[in-house]
Amino acid sequence: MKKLGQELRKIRESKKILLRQVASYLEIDTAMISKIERGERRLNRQQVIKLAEYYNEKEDKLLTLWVCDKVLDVVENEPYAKKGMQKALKTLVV
Amino acid sequence: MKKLGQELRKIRESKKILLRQVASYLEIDTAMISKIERGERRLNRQQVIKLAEYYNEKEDKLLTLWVCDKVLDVVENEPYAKKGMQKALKTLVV
DNA sequence: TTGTGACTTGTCAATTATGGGCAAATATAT
DNA sequence: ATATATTTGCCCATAATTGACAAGTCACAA
Repeated sequence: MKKLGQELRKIRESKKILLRQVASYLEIDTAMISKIERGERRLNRQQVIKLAEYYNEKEDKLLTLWVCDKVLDVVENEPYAKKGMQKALKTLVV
Repeated sequence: MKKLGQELRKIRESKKILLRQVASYLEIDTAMISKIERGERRLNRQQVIKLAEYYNEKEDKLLTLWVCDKVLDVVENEPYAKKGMQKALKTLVV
């Protein structure tokens, strides 16, 4: 969760909101949000959507980052990452 | 594992090899290979490499399909699949 | 310096996902 | 009709993930 986490931290800091507050909103532990923003843990789709609302951010922007992270996650350290992703992308389009 | 499974089945049938034989080579149950070829279960990286040898196929071709499947897997039913993957792809290149 | 609030880190428990075996059911070919 | 090949369903073991909690660090105000 590198990209999304970074973005969420940026957003949160710009709005001067505390981890504690976000955590309470999502009804999870503060430590969890900390880990999420640092890319150590993942959000699920619903949580991303809730956060988009909470922060008044475009849902599609955050979900795109969320998908991006999941994809990068699955291909990390994979020599054929690029080739595989390109093929996958073609499949989607067709 | 749609793509890789299909490919593996095509290869195996073209060589008139039995599931039983492949299974024995990989030291797993025959049912497992059946499931793999039909996309119900996944191979791990090492198994893909072993199969490439076994079938005399280019390792990179099979691994690319393998990565492709993993990626498609992770984005299936995701409206932002394409956007997310494109962003992920850009990240890789940079 | 001490204290306080914000965040991070490490560990543990609970849940969920995955990989594999086995047996029974189907399908295919003799 | 029988034997062989494949598929299906179910169950178990192990691995991965999620979350809570407690203890730790850090920055800074009193």
